[in-house]
Amino acid sequence: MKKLSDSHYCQCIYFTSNALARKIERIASQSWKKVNLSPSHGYLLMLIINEPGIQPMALSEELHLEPSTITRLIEKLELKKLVVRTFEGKLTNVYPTPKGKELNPRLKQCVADFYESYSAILGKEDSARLVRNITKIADKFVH
Amino acid sequence: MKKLSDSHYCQCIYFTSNALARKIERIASQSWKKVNLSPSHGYLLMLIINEPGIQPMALSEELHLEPSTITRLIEKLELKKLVVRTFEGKLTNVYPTPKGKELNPRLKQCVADFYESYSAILGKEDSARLVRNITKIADKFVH
DNA sequence: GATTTTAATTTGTATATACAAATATAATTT
DNA sequence: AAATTATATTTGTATATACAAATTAAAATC
Repeated sequence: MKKLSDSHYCQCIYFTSNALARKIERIASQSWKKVNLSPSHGYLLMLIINEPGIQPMALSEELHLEPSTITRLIEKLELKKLVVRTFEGKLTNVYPTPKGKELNPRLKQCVADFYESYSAILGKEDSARLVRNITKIADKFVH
Repeated sequence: MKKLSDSHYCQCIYFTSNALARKIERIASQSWKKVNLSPSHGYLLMLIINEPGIQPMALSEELHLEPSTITRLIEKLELKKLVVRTFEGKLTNVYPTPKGKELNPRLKQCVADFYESYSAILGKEDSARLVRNITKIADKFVH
């Protein structure tokens, strides 16, 4: 396959950031297949297990995803009986079910496997540096 | 809003690369609104204008998108009468229409505006460095 | 205490993207 | 030349995500 640096738009941040995200998404999806979840659902579930009763707003801020997206992700976890919602007034609390909690060790394993997979390709040093660089830059977005 | 670095997963390359891509996607979409195209469609159209008759396979490699995705993007540009396809055997050639070609200066303007928008937020130095870093890392993906 | 404003969440809808399968053609082998 | 294999493209289908609007409740103001 063509390298990214051979592309016309290899100096365009739109193109490169999206292409990178897609490539990483693929590897992550592979790692998360063992628990039959997409990476987004997996990370969301781990947050919910880590803080039972957490509210969609907090999840949205944590994951930098829109509230409506969080609702949709939760709906799917609910369908799979991994979480439940309780509604109190305008607030919603999300809790892991026993089935969800049981999954925790396997979720952690997915994270570990994912790390092994991508660092085998990208290198531990380089990918750690990239993450730091991305984080530093992304912090500049205020809204 | 919470900073990316305050998130639980700020050291996870899956999370950070996707979050960055989404943030940049937003800014890009804004810039491309003037021509009523999504950034993907805009960059695709520019490639087609630049190399009339280019085939889906080449576009796929250039943009690091799946062939089926290219088909879908082309379909939309076709609907808008910005490109046409000719079919020769198993190959397809994609050409800009006059209407498509006319758009070229405005497309370039979108690219320029996008650059101004994001570099105002991220800084020219830092974002250039990030792009180089991303490209270097992404080059390690062979498939 | 009634009214207005703000906030949290969900719903309706649209979109970009991918995977797997289908199609059709070209290239290779026998 | 026929049969097989490989290649380019499209189609069917699924999915994550977002935006805008709707809903509902809480908070603030009058």
